[in-house]
Order: sequence, then C-alpha cells, then structure tokens
Amino acid sequence: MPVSLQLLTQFPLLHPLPREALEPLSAQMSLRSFARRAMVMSKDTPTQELGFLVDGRLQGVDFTVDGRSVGLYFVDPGDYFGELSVVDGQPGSEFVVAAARSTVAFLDAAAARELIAMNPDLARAVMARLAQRVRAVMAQRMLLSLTNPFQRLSVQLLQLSHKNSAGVTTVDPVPTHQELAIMINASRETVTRAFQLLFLNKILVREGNTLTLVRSDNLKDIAEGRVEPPKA
Amino acid sequence: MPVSLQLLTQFPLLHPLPREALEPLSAQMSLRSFARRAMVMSKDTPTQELGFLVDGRLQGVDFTVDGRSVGLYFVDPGDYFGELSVVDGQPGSEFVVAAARSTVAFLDAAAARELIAMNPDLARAVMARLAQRVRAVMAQRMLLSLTNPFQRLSVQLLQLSHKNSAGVTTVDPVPTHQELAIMINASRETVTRAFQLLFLNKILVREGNTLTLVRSDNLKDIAEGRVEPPKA
DNA sequence: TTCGTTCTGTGTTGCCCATCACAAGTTGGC
DNA sequence: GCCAACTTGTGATGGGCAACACAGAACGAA
Repeated sequence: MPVSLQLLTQFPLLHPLPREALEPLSAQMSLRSFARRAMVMSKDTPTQELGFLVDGRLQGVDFTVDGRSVGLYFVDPGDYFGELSVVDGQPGSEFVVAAARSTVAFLDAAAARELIAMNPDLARAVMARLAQRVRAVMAQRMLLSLTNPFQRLSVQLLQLSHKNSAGVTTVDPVPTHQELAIMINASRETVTRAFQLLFLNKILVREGNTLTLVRSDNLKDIAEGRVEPPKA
Repeated sequence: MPVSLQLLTQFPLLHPLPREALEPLSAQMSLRSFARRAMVMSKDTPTQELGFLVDGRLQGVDFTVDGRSVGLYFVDPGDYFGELSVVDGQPGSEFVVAAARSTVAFLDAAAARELIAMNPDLARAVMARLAQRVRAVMAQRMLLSLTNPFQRLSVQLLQLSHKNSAGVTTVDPVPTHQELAIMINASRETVTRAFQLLFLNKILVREGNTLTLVRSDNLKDIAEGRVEPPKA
C-alpha cells in the first residue's frame, strides 16, 4: 500500500524535497499498522528500512544479556527512526516496539540512502540528527550515573516534558511505570513509589493520560540535587 | 606552532585529502601539549575546535549535578574528537581531559566545517563516525543496565580490549581503577575488589601497563551472565 | 456490561554496594 | 635515588533498592 503525498508532508525531514521528488517516493513507501507491544523493527532482521511514524508512539528498546529490557528513547508522530542502519549499513542497533497502536510508513534502506545522497539538504539534516542523537544518548547516560532513582525519575520526566501552548509543562502521553523504569535503570516498584511521593507533595498531577508538572521548578531542584527528594 | 605534514598523515580521517589540501591545513593547525589530568577541551569555552590526538591518551568525561564525574570514552592516538560541535555548531557536550601526558593538534571549528563541506569523502567519514559514536554510547548505556558491577567491569574490559599481533587479547594502556569506575557507575573500591577476584581466578594478568585477558572466553561468560561472577 | 489483561499500589526481606577511613604500594619528577 | 603525590588494597557499617508476592484499579475487547 503506497503512502499518500499528503501524509508525507507531515514529516519535517522531507520538507526540503520538491514536490516532484515526493511523488516517486510515496510510491516506494509502504504503510503498516502495529498493535500495542508489537515489534516494529527488529535488531536482527536482514531488511533495513527507514521508518516514519505517522501515528501512535514507539519506544526504542534493547535487552541485556540476562534478558532485562532497556528503554532507549520514544518516537512520536512526525519523527523517523532506523537512520543508523541507513547511514552505515550495519544491522540495527536496537529494537523498536509500539508503545501504543501505531501506523508507520517504511522506505527501504537502499532507497533512503540514495535519497540522502542526492539531496545535500537531506544529508545535512540527517547529519544534524545523528549529532543530536549522540547528545541525547549521552544525556541519558549522565542521568544514569545519578545514584538516587528519585532524582533519575525527575530528570527523565523533565526530559520528556514540554511546555504546551498555555505555558504549562506536561508529559503527554504518560509512559507506563514499567516503560520509565527501564529507561532510568530502576525497578517498576521504585518508580511507582517515587510517583506516590511526587503526587503527595503536589509536584505532579495526573489527569487521564497527561502528567502536569505543577511546580516544575521544584522538580528541577530535585533533579539537580539542590533539594533532597521527599521521603514521606 | 604549525603542524608538520608528516604528522597529519597519521590521521586516517585525513587520508582522502590530496597533498595540496594538506599543506594549507597544516598551516592552520596548532599543536599543544597537556600534562596528565589537564583539561584539553572544556564544555563551556566559546572556541570550538576539532582535536587530533597525536600522542598520549584522553578521556571524555562529564559531571553530574552533584559533582560526581562520569567517564564517557577514551581517545587514542590517530583518533579525533570534538566533531559534535563541528557538525552542529552547538557547545561541546562533554569535557576532554588528558589521561596521560598528551599532544594534540587543533583545527578551529569553522575551518573544519569548511573542510568537510568541500570534501564529500570527508563528509561521509564524519557521518560514519557519528553513527559509530551513537552505537558506542548505546553500547555503554546497555552496559550500565547490568545490575552487577562485576559484570559491568567484565563487559567494559572486553570493550576496551583488542587482540594483538600474537592473538592475545589485551587492554593497553590499563586505565586506573578510578577511570574505570566512573565509566561503569561503580565506586573505585568496587573496581579494586573485582580486579582482585579476577586476578585470583587467573582470568586476568597485569604486567606493567598492560592487562592480559588470559581466558578471555571466561570473561565473556561472566560478561554475558552465563557464569556467576566469582565470589571469593 | 463483563471478563481478562495490563497497569498500579504496597508490605517485607535480604543483600549488595557506596561510603568512610586508613594502610600499603607505586610512580614520576627533580 | 628520594620524596611527594597518586594509585591500589582492605575492613567495617548502614542504607537503599531489587526482588517477591499479592491486591486492587483501570483498561479494552467482545
């Protein structure tokens, strides 16, 4: 099933492309849907593709040798993933699973590679994206060296948050405790207990699927170690 | 102090460049020396440069909010660093300190950027390097989610090791316990104690400044959780 | 609505490792 | 070769969090 032109316009990466380039592209791509928890991209399948998330939410994950899962990043609509293999031809470096029911447009790696080679603007964008990914994963690595899981959660929440139009800082959609736990190297229970305290102290409020960081400055204080994490 | 042409030839990154391009380059670069523990590149200095390690050894580090240091990677002679800022123009994402007395050739970021823009071969190489760095830091992130510090040390040692000409796996030069500790999120004492056991069990041998992984298969077993880390 | 499944909440237990405090060993600079 | 500075070795202690085991809540599919 080819992908409509209309759909492709929602991806910032493709904005530098002229309309004439988009049309053949749309014919080459294919759209697939995934149920929650389905595997969207595997580490060890031979076919490499560049994926564009149309709708839903994905999480990059991997597994330690002892089977524990590790959360790497989230992908939100409009963003793309799988660019590492496209760039260096190596097998995928992680798994991508659907954190919610999702729709993804795929372009096979060879085509993506050619596309990038033909368009310096795209090449620049991909390069910038790689740099940004290095920075992001280094930030995550910093987070992990905080000894206090409470502090790690605070930092992670701030990283996931964004100010909405009304100037309120929110995390939306809220990941499950388990999804957060594997990102910050903590047990699911520890995340639950930390949330308890944050709710108790009115630092966070949860409404449905959005988490509001009331007193986000307070959260920053905890994140940066200026304030002892609440204890009870 | 400009850099001799001869020196530049030892950097694989520059191999695609024709001799005519190297000469002006050597004039633009400057050579500096650093004592052990000196800061080679700071996170918050305005001047951005691309650094080529001629000689010695560097470690990329950063600090958590509470002042704890975090080890990110080592740089060995022939390798370069500081490419992130060159690519995206953002401030440096980490500090680089000398792990040993070192000599570094610097090229300022603007010149480096131009050099890359002019040479598609270079651009490709830098792109590949960025991809490789993403993979490396993700590998490190995986390492950190192992709960057992002993296992983390084993994985780290394997990552730092390489087979020498005689087919023996070694780590050379050996980082200090402290340097390792901050890479694997462990205390210096824990690293010391883990080494004790590895020596006791004849899995490692230290001779001067090189660590030999006798029974590296055994180390792999520990790293991959197939074998319980030795206890006494 | 109903029922199964996934998610969240909570107590208990035990162990592991960070931290502190020194002692001993090793290096390298002069 | 000598001394100071750094690195490595080792015991003792305590807190904190993972792990286990359920209970209850929320969600979603039929």
